[in-house]
Amino acid sequence: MFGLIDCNNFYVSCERVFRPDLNGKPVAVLSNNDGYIIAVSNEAKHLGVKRKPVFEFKEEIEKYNITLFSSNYTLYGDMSSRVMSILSQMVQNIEIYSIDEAFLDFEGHNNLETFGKEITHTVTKNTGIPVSLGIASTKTLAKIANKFAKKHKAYHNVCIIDNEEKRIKALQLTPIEDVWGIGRRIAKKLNLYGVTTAYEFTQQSQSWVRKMFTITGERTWKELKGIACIDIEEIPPQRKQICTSRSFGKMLTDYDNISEAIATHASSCANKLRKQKAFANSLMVFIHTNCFREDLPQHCQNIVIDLPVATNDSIEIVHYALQGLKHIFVEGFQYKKCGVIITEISNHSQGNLFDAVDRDKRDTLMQIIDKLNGRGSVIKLASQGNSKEWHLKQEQLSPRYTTNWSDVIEIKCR
DNA sequence: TCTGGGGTCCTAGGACCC
DNA sequence: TCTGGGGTCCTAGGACCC
Repeated sequence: MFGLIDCNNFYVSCERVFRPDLNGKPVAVLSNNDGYIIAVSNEAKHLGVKRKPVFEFKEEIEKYNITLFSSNYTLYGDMSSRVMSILSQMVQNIEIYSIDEAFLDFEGHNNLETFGKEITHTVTKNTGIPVSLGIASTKTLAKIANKFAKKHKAYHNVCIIDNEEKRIKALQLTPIEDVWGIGRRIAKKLNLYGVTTAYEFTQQSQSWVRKMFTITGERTWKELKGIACIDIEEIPPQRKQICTSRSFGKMLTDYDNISEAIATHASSCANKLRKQKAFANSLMVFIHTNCFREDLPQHCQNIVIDLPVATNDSIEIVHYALQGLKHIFVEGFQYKKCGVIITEISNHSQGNLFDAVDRDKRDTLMQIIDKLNGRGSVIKLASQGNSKEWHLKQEQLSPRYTTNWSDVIEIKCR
């Protein structure tokens, strides 16, 4: 049996752990640049707030006094690892699926009802984050069970689908667009053929599903029928791509500002590479104007650069990324976003006879920088600059309660 | 005025080769 | 009136996930 555990309204819950006064009150968390709502508390959901641009809910926010937070990924990342570490202690095999979700392998466990409740209870008690658990014979069904656990209080956070009757009932109550692997487009197409629930989807013939929705659709179809096709992946597969990009807090026209952003993104990619002990063979740099502004001239451009020697050296990666930027930057446009993508990754670096870089020395330098930097950022390259022109808008940022000494909360005893 | 960021997988179609 | 067939590799684009 598979379990899917999922933190309820994760970002909101993280904020509430340190702001218990907000329990029971409407809260929302914003995207980078505070432009978009990306997490909503149940109370705010009931007021009609959705994951959409903030300005669409200006009225509700004022009227109901909804508390907003800029996203604080340092805090969420740290809370996530606390949750995951508790889960790893309780279950042998776990696949961390996203910042707030994990699949659990229940092979060999009996009495899943009791064990499941013990898991959810322990996580919430030790971290303050409320969680829900769905259990079933496939990952896709466990996802569905999880939705029921979250939606209906009577389950007390744990829902198990462990017989045919429950499976069919659950599928009949699940709209097709809520199924893991069925997105907006495919749901719409299925609707056209009269398929609106997960159950109706499973009643179609396998060959039709295969023909219309390729092997991915067929896999979902099988999983819904209880045939497990997707296994727990304990060791995260090596990334095939590493990307860092951001929208700017405001539109930028100046090359120097954008080059500071590119240098910072490139350096962040290099960090991510070193963390997984991998090397870049090539990278892509891109810049965009704001495509929502139809009144302004648009310019979107990218360039791929092959690196002479596979590397994870920040200095080198930044150097090539900036070289790329020089090629694609055009004066006179108002840019809104840029980024660096490492497009080809390998596990080792093969030397090059004509290599002018002293790799051993650089390696040591990077190790020292990584050690000093730890979680925060102490050392950066000169090209990353100091101007804050391109930085995010984060007007409602909460303190880094768990990762910054000066932000740790004080408890006063009387 | 304000519109996230970071990933994956699959397919179709073109280029090229024999 | 006819213009092969099959294979590989690459890229762009579409779809999905959180």
